[in-house]
Amino acid sequence: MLFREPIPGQPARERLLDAAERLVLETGAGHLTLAAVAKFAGVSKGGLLYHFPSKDSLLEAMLARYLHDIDARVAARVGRGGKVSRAAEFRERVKVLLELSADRRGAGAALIAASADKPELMARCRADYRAVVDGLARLPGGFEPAALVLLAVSGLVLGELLQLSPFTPAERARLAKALLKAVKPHGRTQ
Amino acid sequence: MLFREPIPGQPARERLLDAAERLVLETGAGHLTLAAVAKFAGVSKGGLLYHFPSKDSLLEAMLARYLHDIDARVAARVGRGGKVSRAAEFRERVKVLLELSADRRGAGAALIAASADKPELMARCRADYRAVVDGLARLPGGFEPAALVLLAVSGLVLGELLQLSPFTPAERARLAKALLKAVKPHGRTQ
DNA sequence: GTCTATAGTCCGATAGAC
DNA sequence: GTCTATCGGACTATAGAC
Repeated sequence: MLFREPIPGQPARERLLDAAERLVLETGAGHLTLAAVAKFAGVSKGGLLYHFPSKDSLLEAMLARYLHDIDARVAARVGRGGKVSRAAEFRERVKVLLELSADRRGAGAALIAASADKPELMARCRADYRAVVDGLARLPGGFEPAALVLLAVSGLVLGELLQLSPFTPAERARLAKALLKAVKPHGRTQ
Repeated sequence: MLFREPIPGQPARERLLDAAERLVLETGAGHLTLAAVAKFAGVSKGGLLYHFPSKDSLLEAMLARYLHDIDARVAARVGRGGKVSRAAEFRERVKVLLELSADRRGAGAALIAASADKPELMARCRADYRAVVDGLARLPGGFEPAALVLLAVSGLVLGELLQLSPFTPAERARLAKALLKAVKPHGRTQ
């Protein structure tokens, strides 16, 4: 993938993480078992456990990859060296959150898998989320409008992960467009 | 509770459902086991299975209670007999969703428990959600602004259930207020 | 209506061959 | 780096006493 880098990442590792995500998405977070992931990815349980020595380490890796993918995509859009306004960076983050879960439908599966199995792991996500929220107050429109956009994005993404979302693809597109418009440069922030 | 009625409901049943909700909230949806619910509620596993003959039936009951509580609260506020505008009813629904998960923090736990264990059960929730979404287009401001508010509310509630929410109680209150303002009668819908 | 006891399954993880 | 075999524990659910 364009924004998935080779930090420690071999192809096998990535394939296993993809399998885990798809499994969560298709069968529910409660059915994420080592045997199921291994079978889905076409390896044995032992083979899986070579890459992730425990289920916790698999969950951590899923979460780390998701969080990293978001930041990598934002960084790629904002442009690494150039100075960019807070507003522009926030706008790109909203766009990335929307696009990532459209490109790779299971992208956020780590969130519901970790929350179900090892809620302590959510502390890291919460901290990342918090860091974004901390920047909101200094945005042109102030805290609330931007926070509401962020909430709506997470409502859309989480709803899809939980199979709760009732929106048609067309409605989903309209909503994504409306959210992007709400953070556009010279329109009102909301 | 003021809006929890006695459809088939004995106190023991309600206590078991409360225990299940709290367990999901405190330990994660993956740790909702019959033994844990029984212990938490102070009965034996056999005692629990008398009221809910299978884990699925427990999940269904949790979901049914949550959905019913929402509708009951909306109905209580809207007033059973009187004609009320679609806009007013939507406003009350937003208020109820926000208040229910503040009053009873585990109120929506059924959503993440069912999604993890038996995703098929989500069809009912999705249908209820869909019914609300279907009414949105005929609202004064149109589909998008109202849908965005609904998404933001669900983002807030689901984020709290998944232990993802990074907001302080004060921020939570500000956001709830902003959401309510966004659906106020003579303000703009967004 | 609540209990104990237990059957049968599936889980995560280890050990060790190749 | 991937495999098979297997252990101990936890799970859902049943049977039957009180």
